[in-house]
Amino acid sequence: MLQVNDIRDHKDKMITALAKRGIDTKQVIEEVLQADEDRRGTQAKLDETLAQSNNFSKEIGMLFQKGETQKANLLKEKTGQLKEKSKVLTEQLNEAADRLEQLLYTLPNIPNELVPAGTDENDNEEVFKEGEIPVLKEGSLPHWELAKKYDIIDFELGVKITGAGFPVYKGKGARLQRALISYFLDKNTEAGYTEFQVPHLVNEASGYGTGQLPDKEGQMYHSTVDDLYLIPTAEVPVTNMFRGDLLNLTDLPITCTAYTPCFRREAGSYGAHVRGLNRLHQFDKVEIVRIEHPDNSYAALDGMVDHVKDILRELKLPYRILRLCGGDLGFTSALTYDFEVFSTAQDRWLEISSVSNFETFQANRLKLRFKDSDGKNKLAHSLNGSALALPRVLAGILENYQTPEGIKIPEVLVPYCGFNMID
RNA sequence: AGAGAGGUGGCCGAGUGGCUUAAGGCGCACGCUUGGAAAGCGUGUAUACGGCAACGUAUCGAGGGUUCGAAUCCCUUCCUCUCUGCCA
Repeated sequence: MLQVNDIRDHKDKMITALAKRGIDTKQVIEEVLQADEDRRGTQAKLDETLAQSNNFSKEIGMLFQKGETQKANLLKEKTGQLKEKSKVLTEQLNEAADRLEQLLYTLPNIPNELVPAGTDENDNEEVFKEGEIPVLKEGSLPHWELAKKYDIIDFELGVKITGAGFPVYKGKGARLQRALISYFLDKNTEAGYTEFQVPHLVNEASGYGTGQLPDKEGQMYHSTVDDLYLIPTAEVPVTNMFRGDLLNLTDLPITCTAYTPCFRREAGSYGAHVRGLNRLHQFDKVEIVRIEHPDNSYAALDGMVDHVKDILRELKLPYRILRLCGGDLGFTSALTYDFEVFSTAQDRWLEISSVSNFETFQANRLKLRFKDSDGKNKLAHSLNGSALALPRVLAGILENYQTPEGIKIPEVLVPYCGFNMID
């Protein structure tokens, strides 16, 4: 959520910056400023009314103690009017505050200067590319065929017990998945991130905190009996650990990593691009989250990008890094780098990580602040990234490492797997 | 799940309708004192919103209500603890 003060101070700059997302916010911004003015004006009137009322009450108390009941009763009548007035003003205030909040919910984050203009994924800017794309032998297969051939993932079995998009991993497939999770967590821990195990269901307040609610209500599985949501990413429980906190400078930066399964309804996603592991309702992911001082958040973002690079280098997977354009940038993000692994057998790039700086956008909803060196309380910057999302990494390994003899295991994973070949 | 007890500032803790502008203590910060420190003394020490400011308003787990006035009374709800039950 954007801050009203910023909108008040830099109206035109913000409209220009948001235009990079391909949206015209002039109208909404004007309405925001109007609602803000209404809210402030009404609050001033309400405060004044309440102040009068408080004064009368004190007087009445003193009169009663002195035994001047008659005078007290006279004053009581006056306060009745004030009460009516404050009731009306309170309603007006709530109305203006709600209107303001609703309007603010519709505004996405301000894109960083580096964000290229553009409307969709075709306008994303490739900023880095590394790794050799292997030349596969005749008869190479996409991962869903390989999964069947070596009996390591059973999609039909998942359909039987739950539905489409809930695969069952089996034997060396399950072991490889577990190996990847351990490897990722170890890499993140070595880089200084503290490992957490967090709940996989969250309450409504957490959904609002990180911005999944109210906009993306339909994307989460909702357990209505207890009013809890299955997490679509570890970002939600991890970032919400700090909801409402007022941190000391010495607490920063906060760096966390967590492995969780992720649940996404993915309503309306069908077609060839969702085959196999490409898009699932349940998948595993290891996430990294940072809470940073505003002065340091972009250096931290670069650090996260380097960290993910390092992992992909070790896995020896061909990948590229995209700087998302305005049209493709997530609602809450100011700057996002997507990592894509090249899936040779499918001849396409698969997104396996997304690393973002949200600046104060999430912190504003979360009320996540820190006490700066000047003694003032300020909103912190929050960042997160996948390190990494499992299924597409798995798909990349299966497809790029396939040989006529079987699927080789990347060297760094062998100690975690206990085998070096799936055959 | 049942019975009982609770939730007050950074922490402990008093507070059953108006001298509460939340006592007192601890901690922390600054000052005095000192060769230096400790002790002692003094001052200060929450958050949000509005205001250039003085200041005002709100907040005693959360949300409603009663009252001229609520930390205090009533209702709802969440959470914690103790005992009992159930359970991996």
